[in-house]
Amino acid sequence: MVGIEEVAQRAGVSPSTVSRALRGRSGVSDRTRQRIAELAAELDYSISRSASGLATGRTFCIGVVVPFVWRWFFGQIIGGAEQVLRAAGYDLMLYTAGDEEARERFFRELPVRGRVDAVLVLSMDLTEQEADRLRGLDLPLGLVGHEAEGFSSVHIDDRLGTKLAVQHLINLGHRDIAIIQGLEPKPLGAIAPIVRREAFLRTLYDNDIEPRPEWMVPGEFSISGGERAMDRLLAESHQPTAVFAYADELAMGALRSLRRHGRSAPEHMSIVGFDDHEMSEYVDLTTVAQPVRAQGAAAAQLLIDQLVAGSRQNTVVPVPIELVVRGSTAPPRKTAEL
Amino acid sequence: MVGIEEVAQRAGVSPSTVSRALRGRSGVSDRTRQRIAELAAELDYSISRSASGLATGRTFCIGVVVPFVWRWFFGQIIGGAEQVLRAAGYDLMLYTAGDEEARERFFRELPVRGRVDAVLVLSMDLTEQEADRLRGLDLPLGLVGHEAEGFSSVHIDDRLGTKLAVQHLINLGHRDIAIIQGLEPKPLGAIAPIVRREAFLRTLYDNDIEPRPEWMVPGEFSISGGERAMDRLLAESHQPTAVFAYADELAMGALRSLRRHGRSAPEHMSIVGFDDHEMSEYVDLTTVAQPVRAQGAAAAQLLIDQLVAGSRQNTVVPVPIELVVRGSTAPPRKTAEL
DNA sequence: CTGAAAGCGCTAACAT
DNA sequence: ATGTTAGCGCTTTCAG
Repeated sequence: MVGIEEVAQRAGVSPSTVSRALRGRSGVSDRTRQRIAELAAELDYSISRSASGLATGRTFCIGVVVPFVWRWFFGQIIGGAEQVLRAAGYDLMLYTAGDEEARERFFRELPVRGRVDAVLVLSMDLTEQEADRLRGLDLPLGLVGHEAEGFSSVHIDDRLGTKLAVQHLINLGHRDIAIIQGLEPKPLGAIAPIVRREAFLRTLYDNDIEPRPEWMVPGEFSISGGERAMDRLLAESHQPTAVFAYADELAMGALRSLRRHGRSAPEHMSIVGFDDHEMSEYVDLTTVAQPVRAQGAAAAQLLIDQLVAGSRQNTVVPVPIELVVRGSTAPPRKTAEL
Repeated sequence: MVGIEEVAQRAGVSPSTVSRALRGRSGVSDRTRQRIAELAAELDYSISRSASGLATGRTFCIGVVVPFVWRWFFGQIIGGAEQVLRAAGYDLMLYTAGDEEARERFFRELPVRGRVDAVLVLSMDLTEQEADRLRGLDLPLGLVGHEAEGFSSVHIDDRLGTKLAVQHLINLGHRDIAIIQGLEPKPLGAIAPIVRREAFLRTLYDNDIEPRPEWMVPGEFSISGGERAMDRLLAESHQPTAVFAYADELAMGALRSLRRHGRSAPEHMSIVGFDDHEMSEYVDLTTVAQPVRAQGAAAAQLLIDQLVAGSRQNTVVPVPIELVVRGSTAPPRKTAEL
């Protein structure tokens, strides 16, 4: 492992000059800089991040915290963020805090501390205590999914999205509407489930519809979670004519359950999801579309901007959404028709 | 940011003792160790990774290189690896090298150098030159997907998997069989596409079936890639009765194309995929199932083992696969029936 | 434009 | 069982 000293010797200059040259600092003649660059490449020199980090306090590394890596939504966001970070010369440290234990541990030990120059939190509903812990890091902080004091953020309007979806069902004539809530077994994870649940209720109230508790079923955030949720709905004596699912993956599970029970959407039940998953078009699911990769990229960019400017000016970027009407929603049939 | 010195002073001991105590080294009395631990927690002390790394040469960080984060398959593998790494006290640095430029840059700059204690490469077909570059790091190296000199690896038998899939079609009576190859536009990415392609041809030959070049279509690794591939097959004058798709996501795209053309599987065409994606059951796709998360976890464990043992003993772990027959494959109908 | 020297916060080898 | 000392490899004043 060749160090800066060796490059310096071969170039006949001091380590300081090599350091300056390689990092593009001023105060090095073009000829010297050129020579050093060539020599460094030739010797396959690479800086020791530890040493550089120790000397400067900067790691050129960003911590990204997600509840899961293995959901489509997060893969997309991480991908978007990675691209921006890489382009800016930053590496990405991935932390998952999906279950209670991992999460508690993450915020207690704060493994990012001293390892990263900024932290990006993806779609996690931080408790005030957790947010405080992060603020204590005194680093640029980013958030995708909602807003929080001390964080730059990128987010859609979950309330509006939910309203678009539910009002669409109501406009089609549905009044017996269920929700698959996407709440984790424990109150972990995203804040979106809570917001969407409230907006669901609000939209119902605004249309003089009384919600039914038995039609508000939780669904673990996965396809099979949606499936189980729909199983429960179908086990009810009185059944809804439409379902709003917290996320497309839950909606797909619901479709699967429906089919397993010999029914289908929208004939027996209308279903609307949220996200516009890449499979949603295939299964012909009506949904609320949001740009996903782009949100990851935008959030990463906000962090990079702060890092480059050396400022701590937080910014909030609203992201547009859109109702995409496909074949899984239709007016309710009268019971007699079925 | 409180450092080791402050903890030492408050505890009335030297920094070395604090260092020893906190890292569980022997040579510290239980009482002292206890006191130091409490103090460290109280002061919310956290070690400077840079300083520690500089002094020891160890980063407690593992580099994971993937072609994409946003594909189901990689999300799963990364998730599996992350869990094992975290449990062992290692952080995960994520590098994506999906396109030619990113890949070239990754192997040229080798950003992992000096940043990680080991490197895990997921499902990428490394050129000899790339592998050499990694070997030059002199770190434990892991590989998921195939074997390579100097790497510990975890992989399925792609040849066997392909044979299971194709032979299944042949056993059903198909002889006009196409393949959606999953080769990238450029010959980048996984080695699996090449192996599966060869195994596909071999199986055909073994059954005295002559492959047709126009039935070997490339498909970019995504659902829409599979869709376009099937579009091309359907544009041929003479069409196959069955298709083997390199991956389930390609197969799903193929199904989508089929449906868009007013046809369906297995009535007009049988389709078999590879991976057993979580959606595959829903779309009733016959496929070759492989454990995905488990492979990521196993590979990570091999690396951890080496790190713990301080050895460089590479291990190869074979992973079982299984043909899962679902509704997308059936005997070919005679043309007249259609 | 370049060099010398001090030090970032920790660990390891060597005392005691 | 604990303290002392000397770096790890870079960056950054401060001189020249």
